Amino acid sequence: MADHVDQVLAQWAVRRPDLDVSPMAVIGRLSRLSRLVDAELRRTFTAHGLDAASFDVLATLRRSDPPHSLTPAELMRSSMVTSGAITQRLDRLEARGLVSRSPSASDGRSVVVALTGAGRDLIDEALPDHVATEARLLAALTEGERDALATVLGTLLESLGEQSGTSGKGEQGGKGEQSAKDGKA
Amino acid sequence: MADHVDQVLAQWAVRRPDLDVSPMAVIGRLSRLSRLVDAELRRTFTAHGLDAASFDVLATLRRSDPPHSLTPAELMRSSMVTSGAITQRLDRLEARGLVSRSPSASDGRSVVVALTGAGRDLIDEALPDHVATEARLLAALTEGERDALATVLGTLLESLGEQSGTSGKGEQGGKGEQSAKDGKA
DNA sequence: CCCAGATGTCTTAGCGCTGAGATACATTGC
DNA sequence: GCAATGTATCTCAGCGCTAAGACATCTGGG
Repeated sequence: MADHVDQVLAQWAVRRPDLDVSPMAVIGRLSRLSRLVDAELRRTFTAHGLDAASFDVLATLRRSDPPHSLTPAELMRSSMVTSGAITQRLDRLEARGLVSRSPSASDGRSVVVALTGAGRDLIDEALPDHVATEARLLAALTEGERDALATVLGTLLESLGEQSGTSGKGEQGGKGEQSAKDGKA
Repeated sequence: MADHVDQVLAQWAVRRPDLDVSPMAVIGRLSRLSRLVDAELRRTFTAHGLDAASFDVLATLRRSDPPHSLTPAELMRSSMVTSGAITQRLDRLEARGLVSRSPSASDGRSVVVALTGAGRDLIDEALPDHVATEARLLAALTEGERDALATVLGTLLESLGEQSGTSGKGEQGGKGEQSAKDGKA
């Protein structure tokens, strides 16, 4: 397997033999693969009139408890983007009638974002295609390789401080108001 | 050890038990990990007055044959961004005196981009920090795990570099344009 | 030689994100 | 009560990228 990253490693070995660039074998491939995967997923989103950012929000709402509503702060934590990005995502989705915003009853600063019927229909229609695309992207791996990959990536995520919010350390306060995590799965 | 992606999987199992969302265990973690890694690498770049895009170009030039020069088209293929992005990256680097552009002697359409002395100094100074950061990001893995990870990611990259769409269900709009261009031969 | 299509570079409009900060409300300690 | 601090949302300028396309130049088949 002489892929692009192997070439890069070979070039560095000549140009900078003093450096141990072996970490690039992992990080470089991770980076390139992520780009390719993103580009491929985007095609599915586009086919359903969506983009990754919109899909992320709709999917996060969809998998939360009925009536599929969360606050912008929760969406922000789930998607790893800034609050400004969430505001703008919601502006776009609201303008299309896919989500609604209403004032929170319990917190005067906050807003409740809910899936509309149209939003739910759209995400429910796009989801099967999305997971099919993901499955196709992984088709080259055996089930054992897939599991091993998921495990190793999980190890790395944990080591980098990715916390699960409602599990692990068990330090959750009563209402545990940190449901949906992660975006673009 | 339940990370965010495990929670997402558990939520989907409740909300959409009809779907097999297991591919998300890999793709979701890949996506999140890539975000975290990018954010971490950016700190090293910033410490050297660079960003990921500039580092990418300088490093690509640095590891090419002396006199460390390539054409924009070659840089484009290596970095997986569009030609417009390369033009703008080069504009920025040229304005800082880190690269130079001169007309190609052999092809009237083309341009030769070369590292300047300042550009070479900067990338040579940033590189050790960069690989050290990468090594630190992987510190949680054993050498065996790192090798296995690199191998599996390589398998995926190759499978996507060759397939690049036009497979799977026929319902999708099957325009296998580009999207999965890898810099390999 | 000439033309049609391929290729290389650059241009521009538009998009989504970040980072900094404004504003309003909530919570805590005293 | 009230000030100090924390939290939630939104605003906005700036940035880098993409998509589409404008040109110029190259290449190969009549």
